[in-house]
Amino acid sequence: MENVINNFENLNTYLYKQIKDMVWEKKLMPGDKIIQEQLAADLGVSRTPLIKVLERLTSERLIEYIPRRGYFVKRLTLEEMIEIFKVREVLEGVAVKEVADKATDSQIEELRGIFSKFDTDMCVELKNEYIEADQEFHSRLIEIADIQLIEDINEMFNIYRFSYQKGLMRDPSETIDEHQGIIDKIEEHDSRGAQLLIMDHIEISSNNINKIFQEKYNQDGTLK
Amino acid sequence: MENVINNFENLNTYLYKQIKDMVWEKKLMPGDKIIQEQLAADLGVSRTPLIKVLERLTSERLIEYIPRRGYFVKRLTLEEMIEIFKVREVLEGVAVKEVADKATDSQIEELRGIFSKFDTDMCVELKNEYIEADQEFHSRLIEIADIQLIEDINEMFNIYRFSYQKGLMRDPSETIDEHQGIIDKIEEHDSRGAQLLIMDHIEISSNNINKIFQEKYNQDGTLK
DNA sequence: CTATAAAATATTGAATACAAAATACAACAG
DNA sequence: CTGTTGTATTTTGTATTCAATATTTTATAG
Repeated sequence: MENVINNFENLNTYLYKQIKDMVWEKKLMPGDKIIQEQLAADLGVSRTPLIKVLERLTSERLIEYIPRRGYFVKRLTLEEMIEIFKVREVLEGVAVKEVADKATDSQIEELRGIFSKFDTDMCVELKNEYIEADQEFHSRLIEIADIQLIEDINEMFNIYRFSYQKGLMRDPSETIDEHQGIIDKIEEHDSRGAQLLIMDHIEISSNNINKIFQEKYNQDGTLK
Repeated sequence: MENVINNFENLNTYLYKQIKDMVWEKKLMPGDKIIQEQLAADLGVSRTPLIKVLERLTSERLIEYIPRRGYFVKRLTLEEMIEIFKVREVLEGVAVKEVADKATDSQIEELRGIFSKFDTDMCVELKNEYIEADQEFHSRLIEIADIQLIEDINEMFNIYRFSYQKGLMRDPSETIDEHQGIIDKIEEHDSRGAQLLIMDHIEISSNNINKIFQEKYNQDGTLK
């Protein structure tokens, strides 16, 4: 245990990563109450540093805090999900605009490369790879744009993590052409054009989420 | 003291507001180290609840944390300032799009009303009022849009507080037409159009800040 | 059997304590 | 006078403690 901890600069980062992972890996399920003493014991620390980290994760909206009742793993409602996509739409809009303005040829080549091995009628195994390529594409876009605050908002509100939850993605056959179109606009350095395309792209995905939720959940957010 | 505390649901909110105020009122100056024991004593609590709140303010970027060295009041660089405007641009872009889609006639009337008593060549006294009207306009926009995530990001990054610091605003004569144009687009329910206008509007303000900073500060962020 | 009240248990809130680390400062060498 | 080392002091990091509050369980009445 000592060794594990010492690989990080401090306990905080260690705990932060551990808990964040536990949430994403659903070891801590949405809605679960976090029993401080217990989680602290599991992680081999006392409540003091744990609370510090929980406070941080609360700010990031991964966890919810109710005074005198404690910390709970956050449960996302459909509305919050849609809001995430609305913000994502604009964030990527700004990012892609910047990218179209300033991307170098090799960066454009790189973006194109991400999708090079896929086409509209790919086999099932490739589809899983495609999902990763999709994530890769969007996050590279943000990296190339290199607008720190966008990265911060993304990180801080976990926009991507929430966006790419399993079962929420559209079928590759639908999105592959959209991606190509966006890259084309970038290549032409048509920044407004790229911006409009990516905003449409994400808006469609958002509507898709809407549909999925309505199939799976009741109005009050409970599972059907 | 008991009374003061009991007016809030809990110590957290009390400490949170106190410290935030101390920062805004410059009782804690940018760059200052926060000596936990001392601040805790000043506020009449122990370090435990204080740290919880400092952690939250660190997430909000009002305070900075360096492991093993402590918490410091955050010092804003020009770059961060510009980024705040970029984010603001994004957020208000989302908001105004939403508003153009769904604002009622009376809400549009209200937005127009905010600027009704001003015109391009107003006298000096009116200019001060105009600054308030400006703030009012932008914050009503966000309220009408009613997207919780935007309000949260705003709150979290203290976008408005940073944006409306004295000495950073453009002259009313420049902005009044821009505001009118945006309201026109909203009235026409041209959501994309409104979005593009407001993003331009804020971009110009952002460039303006840039100019002001370059006049006042050296490259390393110190005062000229 | 259901609803309510009381008691027992679990959990959080916050102060305190102490070890580890950082900082400030004095003594000394060059 | 400048830089370096060692020591004292301050401050942070974390565990522990205990009171206040919330939750669960048990007991009792209807």
